[in-house]
This record gives sequence, C-alpha cells and structure tokens, in this order.
Amino acid sequence: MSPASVPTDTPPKRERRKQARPGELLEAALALFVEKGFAATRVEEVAARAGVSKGTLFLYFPSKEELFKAVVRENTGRVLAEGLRDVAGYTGSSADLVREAMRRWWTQYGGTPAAGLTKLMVSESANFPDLARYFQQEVIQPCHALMRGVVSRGIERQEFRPVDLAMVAQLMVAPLVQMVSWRFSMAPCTPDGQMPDPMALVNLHAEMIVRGLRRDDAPSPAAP
Amino acid sequence: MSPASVPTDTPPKRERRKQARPGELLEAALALFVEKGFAATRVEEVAARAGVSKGTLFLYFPSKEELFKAVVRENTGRVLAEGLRDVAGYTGSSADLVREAMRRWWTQYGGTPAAGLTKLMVSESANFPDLARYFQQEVIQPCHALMRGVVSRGIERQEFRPVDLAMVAQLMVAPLVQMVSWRFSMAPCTPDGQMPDPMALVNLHAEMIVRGLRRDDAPSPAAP
Amino acid sequence: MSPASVPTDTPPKRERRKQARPGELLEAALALFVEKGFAATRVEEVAARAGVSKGTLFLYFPSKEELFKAVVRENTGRVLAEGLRDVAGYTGSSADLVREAMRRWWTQYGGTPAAGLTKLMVSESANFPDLARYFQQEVIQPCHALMRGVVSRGIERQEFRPVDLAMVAQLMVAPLVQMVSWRFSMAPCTPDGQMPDPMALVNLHAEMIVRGLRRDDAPSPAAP
Amino acid sequence: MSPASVPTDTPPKRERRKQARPGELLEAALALFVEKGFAATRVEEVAARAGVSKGTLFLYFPSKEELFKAVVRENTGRVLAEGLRDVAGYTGSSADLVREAMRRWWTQYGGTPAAGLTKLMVSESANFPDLARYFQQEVIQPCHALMRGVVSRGIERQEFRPVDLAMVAQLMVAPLVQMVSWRFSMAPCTPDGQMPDPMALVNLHAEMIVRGLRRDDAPSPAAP
DNA sequence: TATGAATGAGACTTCATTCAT
DNA sequence: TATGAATGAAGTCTCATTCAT
Repeated sequence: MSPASVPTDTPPKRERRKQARPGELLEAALALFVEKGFAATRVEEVAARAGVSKGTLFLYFPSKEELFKAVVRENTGRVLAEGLRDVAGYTGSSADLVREAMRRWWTQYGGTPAAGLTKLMVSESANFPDLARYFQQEVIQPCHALMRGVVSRGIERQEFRPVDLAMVAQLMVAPLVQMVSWRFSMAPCTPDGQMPDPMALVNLHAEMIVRGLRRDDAPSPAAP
Repeated sequence: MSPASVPTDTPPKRERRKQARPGELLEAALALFVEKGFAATRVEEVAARAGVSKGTLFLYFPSKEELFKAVVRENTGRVLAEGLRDVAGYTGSSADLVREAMRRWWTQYGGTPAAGLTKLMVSESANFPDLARYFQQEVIQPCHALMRGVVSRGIERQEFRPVDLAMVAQLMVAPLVQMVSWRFSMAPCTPDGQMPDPMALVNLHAEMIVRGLRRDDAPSPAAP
Repeated sequence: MSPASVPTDTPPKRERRKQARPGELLEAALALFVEKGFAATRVEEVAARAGVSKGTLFLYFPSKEELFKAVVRENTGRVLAEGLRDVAGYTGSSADLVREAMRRWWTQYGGTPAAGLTKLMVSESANFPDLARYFQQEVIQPCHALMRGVVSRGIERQEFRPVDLAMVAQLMVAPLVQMVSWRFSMAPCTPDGQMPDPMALVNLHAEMIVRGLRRDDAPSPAAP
Repeated sequence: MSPASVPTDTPPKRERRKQARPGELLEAALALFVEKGFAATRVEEVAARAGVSKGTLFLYFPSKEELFKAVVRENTGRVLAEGLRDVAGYTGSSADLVREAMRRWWTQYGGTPAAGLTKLMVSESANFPDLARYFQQEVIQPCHALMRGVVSRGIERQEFRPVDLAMVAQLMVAPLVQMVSWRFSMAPCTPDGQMPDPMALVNLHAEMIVRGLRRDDAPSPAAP
C-alpha cells in the first residue's frame, strides 16, 4: 500500500515557497512598520526578516508604498465579523456582555500581531490619508458600532442608564486601544515589573465601565 | 515704583528674532514631527515653517537628531508641576477632584500643541529608546502618580472603594491620551460632524470613573 | 536513387522548434535592439517576443552582450555577395547599372529587417567599438567598394566624367542609408501622408546621381 | 576715481557658477547622450563631465528624463532662422544658392556639437516619441522647407528643371545628415586616413545636386 | 530542454550636512 | 548671523543572470 508513486499533491518546494512569500513578506513588513514606522524601515530589512533578498520583495510588491498598502489591507477587517454575530445572539446580562466583548477584543485582536496596525495607522495617518480613512471605515467604525450595540442593548433592557452611545463607545474602546499602542511602543522600553497583566487590566476596565453604566436605582451588586 | 516691570528697552527686532529662533524652530519641528514622523520630516520643511533657511537650522542644532531631542526635552515636564501642587492642597470631594484633574489635564496639556509629543513618542519609541525612557520618567510616571494620588486620597477618605491604584490610574489616563492621539492622527481625516466635543467627552469620562470608583454602599447620587 | 535528397522524415515539431530557437531569438533581438537600443531593451522582452522564457535565452546565448554580437554577425555580410558578382558581369550602360544597383540595394537590403542593423550600429558604435569596426569592414566598405566599382566602370567606359570615387560612393550610399535610418526611427512617428514612396525616392536618387556623373559633353538625354 | 566701492556688478563666484551650471550640464549631457545613448549614459558621468557631483545635477533637473528633454529643447531650433532669411534675400544664381545653403548647413549646424542631436533623435525616437515628433516639427520640417524653397526658386527662374520638391529636398539633406551621423558614430572608429574632408564632400554633393537639377537644355557649364 | 523564482550589483534619486559667500 | 549651492552616503528600484525544479 501507499506506493511511492502516489503523488499526494504536494507542490514542489519552489512552488510552495512562492505561495508563501507574500504572506511572509507582509508579516515581516507589518512587524517592522509597526516598530519603526514606514519611512524608517528599509525594504531590505523587510526582505531579510522574511528570509529573502531585496529583489524578491519587488517580485511581489511593485513598491514600498504598495507593500504598505497591502499590509494595511491584509490586516484590516475580518476582526469583528464574529464579534458582531455574537452580540446579536447573546442571551445573558448586558454587564456580562460588556465583559465578554472586551475580553474578546483583547484576545482576538489586541493581543495579536495584527493589532500593531492600530499603532501604525495612528503614526502614519498624515502620510497616508487615504489609508487612514479606509482604516476608519473598515476597523474603527465597526468596532465603535459594536460597542454602541452592546450599550444600546443594556439601555433597552433597562440594565444600563441612558447615556450618549457614541461617547461611551469611545470610552470603552480607548483603554483597549491604548493598551495596544503601549504594547507596541513604550512596553519594550519598560522594565518588566512595571507592566500590569493585560487581562487583569481588561477585566478592571470592563468592571469600571459596567459600574459607570449601572442605573442609579440598581441594587448594590456583589462586586466580583 | 516697580521699575522691574518696565520693559525698559525692547531689544531691536533683529536681536529679538535671534533669541526667538530656536523657539520657532522647535515649534515648527514639533508640529512636523508629530504630523509626519521623524524620518518623513525634512529639515528643510522645518526651517521653512520657522521662516529660516536650511543652513540656519544647523546653526542652532547640530543635527536633525539633536533637534528631535531638543523638541522632546522642550515639551517635557513643566506640565504637571502645578497639577501635583493643586492635588495636595485640594479640599473638596474626591469625586470633584477627579473631575477637576481630568478637565485640567485636557485644558492644560491635552488640548495644547505640546500634547503632540505624546503621539510622537508612541510613534518613535523604537527609534529613540533613550528618549522613550526619558519621556516615561518625566511625563508618564508623574502623570500616573498624580492620578494614583487622587484615587488614593478618595480611598483613604472612604469616598472610593479600594482598587488597584496603578491599574485605575492607567484607565483614567488612557482615554485622555487616546483623545490626544486621535487629535493628531485620525481627526484631520475625519468628517467634522463625527467628532464629539472633547470637553464633553472628558466630562463623561470623569463621570464614568467616579461611578466606577464609588463605594458599593454609597447613597444613590444626584447624577450631574 | 539519390535517397539523400529525400526529406524522408520531417523532424518532430519539438525538434524543429529547438533548431529554430536561436533564429527566432536573433530575429526578436534584432527588432528590439533596433527599435529601442541595446541598453533599453530587456532580455525578457526579447525572450517574450521569441515566445520563450527568459531562462531559455541564456541557454543559447551566454549573455546579453553575446546576443548582441550574434545579432550583428547574423545580419552582416551575405548582402553584397551577389551584388558584386552582378556588377562584374553587367553588360548594359553604366547609367542603367547605377539605377539597378540602387534599386537592388533597397529591395534586397534597405527594405528588409536586416537593414535595421545599420541604424543599430550607428546608435551603438561608441558602446561596441569592436563591432563597429567589424561592421565597417564587413558591410560598409564592401558596399562602398561596390559603388566605386560601378562609377569606375562608367568612367573607364567614358560614360561618366571623372570624379573622386570615394566621395561619390559616399554620396550614392548616403540617401539610401538615410532612408533606412528614417524607416526605423522617425517614420513610425510620422503621419502616413508625409512619407514618400521609397522606390520613387530611390529612382529619383539614381537619376540625380546619373545626371551628376554625366559628362559635360554628353548629348541631351531623354529624361525618364 | 574708480573708488573701491564701485560694485562693478560682478556676481560672487558661487552665484556665477549657479548661472553657468545648467548650461554646463546640458553640454555634458548632450555629448554623452549622443555618444552612448540615453539608457547607457549614467547621470553620474554627466555630472562628472560637467565638473559637479551627482546631487548637483538634480538641483537643476528633476530627473534624468527631464535632463534629456532639456537637452533636446536646448539644441533645437535657432538653427535655421537666418538660413531662411538669407534664402529670401538672395540675388545670385540658384546653383550658387544651393552651394551656399549646403556649405552653411555644415558650417553652422552639421559641424557643431548641436548636430549630435540629430544622431541622438534617430537613436532614441522610439523611446521618446513625443520628442521625436517635436524634433521633426522644429528641425526637420523647417530644414526641408528651406531646401524646397531653394529648389523652387530655381525652377521658377527656369534655372532648374521641374522636379518633385519634397523628394529632392530629402536627397539634398540626406548626405548632410549622413555625414553628421557618421561624425558621431563610425568616425571615431575609423582610421584617420580614410575620412574624406567634410567640406570637400559638401562641395561635391552640392555640385552633384546642381547638375542633377540642371535643365536638359542648359548650355554646357564650365565645371568648377 | 525549458521554466521562472530568486539574487544582488548597479542605477536613479533624496536629503542631511557642509561651507563659501 | 544667515544663506542656499554643493556634496555624497544611503535608500528605492531594475534587470541581467543563475539555478532548482
């Protein structure tokens, strides 16, 4: 059985590399752009980090700028699809939904390499205004909409006091984004002892938000 | 009587310009570094924005990098001196102190051009780790210490429930910093209608924090 | 009988292609070198025009430069062999011989793709001085010698007035070469209506030369 | 008298260089583009020949291509202005006018460095079709028009036989252009002894043309 | 034999820095 | 002190050439 002639459809090595190259380059480029910024990153560094030579990069991306755009597009979206679905079908209390939404935000986005894009777009928005607008539409606005939805549900169900949805959404997202920025900027310069555990911070943030949204006539809760 | 206050002789224009030069250059450099980043800003642009020629810049700063360092040093510190003093002498409720601290943070720092430094340091921390550490020590840590002090006072006076001071300080600062980052990055790309009023957001943030810190046995407040 | 002449088996297509490859590549290279020059032509373009891949070209020619040399060698010589023979055996008037020589020059060389070599060598002589000398020896000098021979015959037979053979040969060749240069350079940029018919121009040129060579005591001719 | 304070209006050295730079660069670029072609010429060579560094060239021309365009524009036109004027006012025989026109063509254009442009445009026409058209309009067509005018005058005055003006103009210009091409291509590769004196060739060419245009009923001339 | 992905030397271009004026 | 022309190191990008498949 399993004779040697079974082709098993494994493409030859060269070919397999070819398929992987753009992804490897995008990954390397994301990391370096996030770390040093677009202008301060040399294409040769990106290529080296992806394990190829300078010329190879230009086989897949016609210019440094197009590489940048591809990095942005590649790491955009996809993030919130399930987030939005889950919120719609959630059956528990809105307080728990807030907690869950924030934990997920961190585990599925904020703690991943893709989150570097957020820091990157903040840094480069003036140099790439088109991409900044694209990022706003594709990432920021959906994310805010998700948060507004969560709070809106709580208000409708009379779990939360009425508040300005847009502003509260910003306040919910801000510390999460801030943690991401921090992770990719000051954190590497900070002595380890001084960094709080991200998950603990996320949980506290959720708790603060839940308390901030609680109706004034709510019964005293059993604090977690 | 008070002859000191008599501006006896205004220095001749040329002289005044000479004295003012470094300041104008630092101002121009701050704005451009914040907008485009260090690497993407050309010294010629800085000089032009300051109204001098390229060569003149090098009369005052030996290199682009030194100019950057001067920009950081110039816009560091000084911010919180009075903040710290005020907290120490504050006599009202801790809730009001939280509100006041945040409003001040915005009016005296977050809304000023100097706040751009915060965005700048996030962007450039990997390229200037020494400055990043310096910025952390001189700006971030004092700022967090201030917030910790405010919350600590509230806990001691039994106005606030006990919480992790370091983490709460981060949550208090995060949305403020986020507003600053936003102001210097995405805001210029955002249609005007979609931007909330900063002061309203600061007030809501203070309110959410106050509620989040309120003791569980506190009497139902008269919401503002 | 003479089985050798029987084309017994046409070589299989693959084989025929293999044999034809170098020729197709040389043809493609000639056209592109003539059109754009050596440096501005990419080997990949040559390969593509010949219907093969970049790598295949290097199977037949070790470098771009060698390809160029092969193009020059391939399109050199051969041109004038019969021309020289015909002149030697010509029995008509020298005026007709001039006319015939020029018509042939055009039909058998100037109007063919190989004539592009003339434009090419003019363009590239400084970059390939060896080839320039080779081209001069193999193409230009024989061509001039042919023209000198024609005129010399006319003078010896007292049909033409005595003239400087070398200079007249140049004058005879110049407009022909010029037409070739034109054909491969400005002609593609010229609106069609403005281009005279090449053969008419050749005929007029021959006529002008014949008249220019006519002895002063010649009887008035019947103009063509 | 002549006090030291007389400004004499000599600009400082630096300034004078600045005025001269573009001209020096254009001259160097013309020579090198003519010799080696556009693609094979390195901007650094151009700069070096003009006695400046690479960077300086880009102070005056934004790209290699723009340098090329400037070279073409700079060496275009201006050539025939007086030629056209002189023909209009000429009072001698048309034969002498032909001779004069051709001698001038050589002394005032063909023998000058600017004539290299002719070889250059032939070489690069396919790579710069816009410039090729421009060159045709600004140089070639006026030149042909000039020659047509000369012949037309001769025909009207019954000094020349009727001929196709456009074609004859081409035949008149061709050997001149050919000499130019030769001068900038094969000539540097040719042993000195083999090169005829340009002026002698121009004179013989003029003579051949005059004879070619002579009316069949013209009296036998005293050949020069 | 034929392919085309990969390489890296070398070209064009930018821009921080110098220096004669 | 101020200027801006000049420099050249360093970056982006191209393309002839190689080589695993």
